[in-house]
Amino acid sequence: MRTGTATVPGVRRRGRPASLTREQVATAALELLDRDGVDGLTMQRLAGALGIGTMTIYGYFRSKDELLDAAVDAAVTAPMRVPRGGGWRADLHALVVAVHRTLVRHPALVQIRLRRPIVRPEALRFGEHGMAILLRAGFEPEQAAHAFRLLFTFVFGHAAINPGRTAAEARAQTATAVQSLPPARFPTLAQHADAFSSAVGGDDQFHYGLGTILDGLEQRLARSG
Amino acid sequence: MRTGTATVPGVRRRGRPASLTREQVATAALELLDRDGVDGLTMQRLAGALGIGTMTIYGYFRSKDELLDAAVDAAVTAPMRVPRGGGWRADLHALVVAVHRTLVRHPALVQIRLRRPIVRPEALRFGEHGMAILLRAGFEPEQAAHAFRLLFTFVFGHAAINPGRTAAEARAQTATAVQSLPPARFPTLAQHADAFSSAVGGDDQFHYGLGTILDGLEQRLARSG
DNA sequence: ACCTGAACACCGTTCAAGT
DNA sequence: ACCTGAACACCGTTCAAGT
Repeated sequence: MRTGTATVPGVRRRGRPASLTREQVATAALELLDRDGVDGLTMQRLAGALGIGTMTIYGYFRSKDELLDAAVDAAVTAPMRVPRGGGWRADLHALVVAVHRTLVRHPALVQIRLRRPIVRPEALRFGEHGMAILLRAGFEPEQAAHAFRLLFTFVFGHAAINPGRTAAEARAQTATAVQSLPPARFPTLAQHADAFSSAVGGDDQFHYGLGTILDGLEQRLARSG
Repeated sequence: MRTGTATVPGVRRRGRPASLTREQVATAALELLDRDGVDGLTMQRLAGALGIGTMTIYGYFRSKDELLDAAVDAAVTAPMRVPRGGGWRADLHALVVAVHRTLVRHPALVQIRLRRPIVRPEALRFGEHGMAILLRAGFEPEQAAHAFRLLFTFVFGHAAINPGRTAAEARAQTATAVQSLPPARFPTLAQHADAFSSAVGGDDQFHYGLGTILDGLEQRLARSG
């Protein structure tokens, strides 16, 4: 990482804060995002964390939107293990798991992404790998695109709906809500409240979903081939 | 719908705006949400639309969160066709399509739901129907819960990722982004840019995804039965 | 050139006052 | 009892001034 100025990192001139790089500001923003959620990142709080004036941030990014894009890039740029050589199903499984891990590590990504289409180069690396695996497996380009998009929808939706580490809490909350439903209108849920709420989040649910989708894809490939 | 006061609807006393019901305020909020998105609903704008003072809203709802919950209820309470009698696969398909239609009609629901767990009674009607269909089909309770949750993740994720009516625009945007990628790092996407971007949104993608998941579920049911 | 305080047009919400 | 303006502590961002 280069500073982009002649200032030696760590050395401040005249008690003034040292010049920063775009990457440093974006990384600090990502830290705030991970710690306090998407509402926890404000320009004034980020400036405070960096020890600079609020308006100084606008020297690095034209707007908060541009800052958010950079923060997302910073999260996605982290080395992603590229799985290869295990057969298309195993490769795809590993790829989706890797993306899932990234989304769990940075829950705010999901909320940010919801607001604008996902077309930044760093994020499209996932598309590149996924499409390559599917085409190698024998899917036609159109089918491969649909299949990839489905996997993307699943991993994104799963991260969006299921709170990362507070799964136990969310499950308890769901259980309470289900138990307080009027049994006359909700007979099935009343009877199976435990099973229903235990499927909220967790690795079991993730792997059940991913496995089921891969089963479906396998079947479609076999049918067309 | 009852007014909850002695005031006759439509009659205003002394040039003052008539008293409103919680439902009327929630419905107006939903209209603003549908028209201007989740950021378009503010307390002052809603008050303006209703012709009342901003603080009057707090007579109906303790906070904006409570108002949002009521707006979501208003959207979900709308009559949902309950599909029955077509075999479990057809019933499930129809149910997911009905939920999808609701989410497309009210895009803001997705963004609101992302922030808090989905445990309001009106929303759990979907769970009640889905679980009933799956259990009747022969799924064990735990498997039924996982399967339901997978379908929910899919329909929610699809609505979250794919912009409702601006699919064409989003597709064009994706195409542009993919075409401007460095082909050396993105060889597969560069070659199949058309297929990749045409899978963004649209009914084709939705039905491909739903069909694939149902295929997977069918296979799991057959395997366990 | 780089940095930043004051100010503006918004937010949601508290509080005290109006009828 | 029901309604509401003024005020407060925040937002993102413009603008003009500081070094």
